[in-house]
Amino acid sequence: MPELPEVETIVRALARRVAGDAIVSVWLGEKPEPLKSLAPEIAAALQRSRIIAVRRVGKQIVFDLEAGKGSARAARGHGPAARVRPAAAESRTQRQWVVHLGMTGRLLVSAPEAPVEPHTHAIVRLASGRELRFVDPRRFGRLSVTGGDAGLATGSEPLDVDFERFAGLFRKRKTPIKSALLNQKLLRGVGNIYADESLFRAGIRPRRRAASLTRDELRRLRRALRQVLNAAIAAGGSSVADYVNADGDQGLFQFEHRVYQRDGEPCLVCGAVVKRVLVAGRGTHYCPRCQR
DNA sequence: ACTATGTCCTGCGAGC
DNA sequence: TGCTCGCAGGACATAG
Repeated sequence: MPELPEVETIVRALARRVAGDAIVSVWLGEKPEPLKSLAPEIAAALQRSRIIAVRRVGKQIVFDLEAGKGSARAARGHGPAARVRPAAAESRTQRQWVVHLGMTGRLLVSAPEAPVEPHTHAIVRLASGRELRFVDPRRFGRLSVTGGDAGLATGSEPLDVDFERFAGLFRKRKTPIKSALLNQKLLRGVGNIYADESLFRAGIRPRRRAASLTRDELRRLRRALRQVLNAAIAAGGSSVADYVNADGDQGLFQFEHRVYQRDGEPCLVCGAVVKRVLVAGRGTHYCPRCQR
């Protein structure tokens, strides 16, 4: 399941390979309902646009688009607003294509002759001859188009947030710390794997009420989260289930997991049996001895 | 304003 | 061996 490190890995590969490329044509499938109703808007924004940049916002992949000749910008030229707009603004990014991979979504850079996989919901043909393909068997992924930053996750970036702000996110929260870590309005990009792994490394039980954490524990948690996310990015993400990067390659960080999906096995630090419980409806793994 | 729970969706593995 | 069933989970909707 793509979380921050997996999305970061994908985004870096996409930035290398499709940034600057022009979009020649777009095909959108009929299947996922949200995509179906948004299809005309998405197609209109993508057609004949150029990809200026690819970046990550939480778990979202954001393609900054520049409208090409004969599309959105030309249409706007007839309105009065275009006349007062300075020339510099004309070349600025106007729209973003936002991709959320959900659970099983994959965004692949493919050769046109490569066979189209089952559950392919979108194909974007690029001027370079490559194709960008969105494949998602379970259809939890989402595609959308936005202007400005509306529709992007609002939480703090876990790798950027300073300690005081981090601590402030959990103040007065009665929800379990694990649930708080998963809340994208607080921190954006943390999912089930890295919530469990960071809590283990910080020595904190997942069910602890967020507001009950001491400043020392919060410091440990922030440090553990940064370390685990950075290490996972360096390893190209965790390939559990079916995550692969934009080139179809697997990550390596699943071999570094200390508790996630290791229930019943001995804790690598103390030897106690790793437990699995349900928190916020999510499988939650922890060491009953190392985590308090 | 929070918090907790249900919902979507398909592939896979456990169990009979 | 082959089937059914239940689980996996990110984000959002809804209920409390």
